[in-house]
Order: sequence, then structure tokens, then C-alpha cells
Amino acid sequence: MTYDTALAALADPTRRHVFERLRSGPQPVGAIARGMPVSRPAVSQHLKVLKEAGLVSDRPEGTRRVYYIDPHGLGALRGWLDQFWDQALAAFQAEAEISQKKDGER
Amino acid sequence: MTYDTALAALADPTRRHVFERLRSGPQPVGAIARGMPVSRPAVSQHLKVLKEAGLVSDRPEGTRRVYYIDPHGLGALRGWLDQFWDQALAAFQAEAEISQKKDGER
DNA sequence: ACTCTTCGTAAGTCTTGGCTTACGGTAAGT
DNA sequence: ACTTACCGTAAGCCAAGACTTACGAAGAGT
Repeated sequence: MTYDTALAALADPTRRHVFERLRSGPQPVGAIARGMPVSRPAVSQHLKVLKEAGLVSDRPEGTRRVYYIDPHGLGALRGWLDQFWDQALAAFQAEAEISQKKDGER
Repeated sequence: MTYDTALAALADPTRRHVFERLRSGPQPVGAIARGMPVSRPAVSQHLKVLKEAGLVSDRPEGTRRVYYIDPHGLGALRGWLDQFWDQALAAFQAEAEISQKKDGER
């Protein structure tokens, strides 16, 4: 549920593909795996990682398991990102001025 | 400069450690490597990956190279994240109600 | 010129983790 | 009860990548 596990989870391309696929709404595992270049068990393993990262949740529906995006993981990531954003922007402006000054001295 | 390379770059713990270390301001490679559990060349390699992801930039200063956080990569990541955020929040609320309804039927 | 410091890169090793196949478990339908 | 559909997990294989040591390049100071 921390930002680091969420980052590690979203780093893998096919796992991110699984995650982005849920953007069109909740779906069972089979539907997600359909049309993907990997096997269904692979998708299951990816969903497990995403779930442990707090990025998705699941709900049993008969013999199927419907997965959907959980904002908890995304929220943790957003919070961590915002820690840098303003600070980084200001610092970058300062560095840009230094580079420009260096060019002027040339 | 796209969000996927930034995600892959920030997934590694020690590389993220390098990145977070730059939050206290611009620093040369040696200063970053000092006090870290890995060698200096390892830090150089990490900085290369971070640079290719648009997360840091560098400026030569004599024989040293000063690295600092570049908001470009962070911006791409923020943009991608925001695509999910609102949508995910709303969808999650709907799912929560379904689960609650299911509990009530019990 | 020479030395020293700082840094990037190459080559090689070894662990991490993503994928497949095979299996077992559970719920729904007949 | 039996079959079928759907899913998670285990075991094993293999490629990606993180780390080390060794080397070479470039600037600063004496």
C-alpha cells in the first residue's frame, strides 16, 4: 500500500497493460487475458502483484473473479510524486538560469 | 521522456534512493555515492537511466558533473496518473456500494 | 609536463522475476 | 452426482538487469 510497491508493480509493461485494461471498467480474469500475448496464469500472477500494491481489488462473482482499479495505490503514488513536483520545478528554473548565465559568459 | 521509461527507472530501490537524494539539491556523483551501499560506478549507471527517463539533468562543473532533478519526467508521470485518478475514484465508489449491497443480502 | 581527482564505460558475474505447463479447488448447470 | 468453466498456485526455465572490478578520458592545480 506504499508508493514503492506501486512503482515496482507498474514498472512491468505487460502488468501495466493489465492495469490499463481495467480502465474500461471491471473485468474477470479471462476477459483480461483474452487478446493478450501472455497466458492466463501469467495474468493471474500480475493481478496478484497489483493487488498487493493496492492498485486493484477483486470481487467474487460466481466462479469468476472480477477485478477493478483501487485508488489507494494510485493515491499513495500521487502523494509521493507531489512531494517532488513543486520543489523540482523551482529548482529546475534555478538551474536553467545557471546554464543560461554560463552560455552568456562564453 | 515518456511515462513508461520513468516508471521503469523509479522502480529500482537504489535508483530511487539516488533520485530522492537529489531532493536536497543538486549534487555531484561522488557526493551522491558517498554513504550509499553501492559503488560509485553503480551510481553513474543509475544516473544514466534516470537521465534517459527525463528525471534528472546534469551540468559539468570542472571535473565533476552536478546532477539535479528534471521536472519533465515527473510531469509525464503525473499526467499519466491523473488520467486514472478521477475515473478510478468514481468507479471504486460504485464497487464499494456493490460489495455493501452484497453484504446486506447475506 | 605531471599528477591527482572525478567520472563514464566495458566486460563479466549472479540474482531477480516474468513466463509456461501442470495441477487442484470451487461454483454453476444438467 | 457429474461435468464443465474459471481461476489460483507450484515448479521449473530463461532472459533482463543490477553490481563489481578494471580501464580510459578530461579538467584542475602545482
